[in-house]
Amino acid sequence: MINQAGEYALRAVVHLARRDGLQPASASDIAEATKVPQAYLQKILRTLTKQGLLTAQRGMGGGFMLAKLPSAISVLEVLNACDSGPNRIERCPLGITGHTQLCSLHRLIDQQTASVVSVFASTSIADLINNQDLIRPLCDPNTSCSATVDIKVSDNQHEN
Amino acid sequence: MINQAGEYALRAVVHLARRDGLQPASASDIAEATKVPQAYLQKILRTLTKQGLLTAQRGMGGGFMLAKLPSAISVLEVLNACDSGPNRIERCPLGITGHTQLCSLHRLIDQQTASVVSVFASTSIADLINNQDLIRPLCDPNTSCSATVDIKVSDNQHEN
DNA sequence: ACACAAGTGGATAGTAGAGTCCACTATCTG
DNA sequence: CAGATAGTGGACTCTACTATCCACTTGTGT
Repeated sequence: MINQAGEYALRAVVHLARRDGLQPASASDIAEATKVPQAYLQKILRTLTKQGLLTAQRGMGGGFMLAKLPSAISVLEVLNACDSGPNRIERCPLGITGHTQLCSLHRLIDQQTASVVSVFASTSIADLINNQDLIRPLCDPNTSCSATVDIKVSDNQHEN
Repeated sequence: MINQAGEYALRAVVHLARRDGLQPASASDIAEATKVPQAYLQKILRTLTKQGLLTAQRGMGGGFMLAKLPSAISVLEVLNACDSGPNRIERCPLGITGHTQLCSLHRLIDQQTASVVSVFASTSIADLINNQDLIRPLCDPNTSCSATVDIKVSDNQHEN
């Protein structure tokens, strides 16, 4: 459905959204929390930064932060930023010039794509983290989850 | 949404369905009609044959035919045959053992996948060719389409 | 100013998907 | 039986995606 880069990007953005308001998270912190290969994630974070979804801060205490509120970032935006969004079918893939509309086969596929795109566009990152599931994104309920600082009061995090 | 192999496989099956009851179509005929690289299509047709969706006939006058009626073949079957169906998310992609259900992020993605799978499963090849569109699959309305024999032979669909 | 922390950019390697080629085998026709 | 036709199997190339690495730049704290 979506490729690895898109999946990893969403994990990273969700992770950052969960710690909104805290210090920026470094690439290696995010990589560990999201279980993504660190070097590859770094490349993806760079892309997301270039696309304006994240802001980057160099130097000690630096890292990545969301450039917008989680409620203002849609799942689709994240996917599109790393070129992972589902592709609508714009015109006849066979190049038949007489096909001014899609035929039944490609219309079927495109309608499904459109439906997915529409849901991803109307779902924000905030929607993903605000629901009250027992199963929280990126967080193991059996161990103390490093990203649960937002639950346990806001005082200074001390973990690992 | 679906990969090239799946797209090509669907084109081939739709093409065969449109000439149901006629002689088998050779790989190069299908390749030309569906505008798919001939050598690659041949590989895909072999896969579809191995998976039981097509029957192959060697020698002069040979080629490929549908093994079942178009109404008995779903779009999903064709995609699965060449390993192109959308993949449901079975368990937590991060490998978090505490996630006995999917988290909100992966549930969102999986729900969309499930929806697409469901539509593809309930759409048959016959559904694609039976509608009365002006725009017919694989067929250029401006030129005499080689696959339009079923229009002239008209409505006596003598299935076998 | 210095040293360390952390992002940036680009080169590189590995792998799976897309696509090609060819020698071989089965089948039909004469 | 001979020859042509058409599918089969496997090896191969090419390309895009996934992933890694390293030299470089920028920012922070002392």
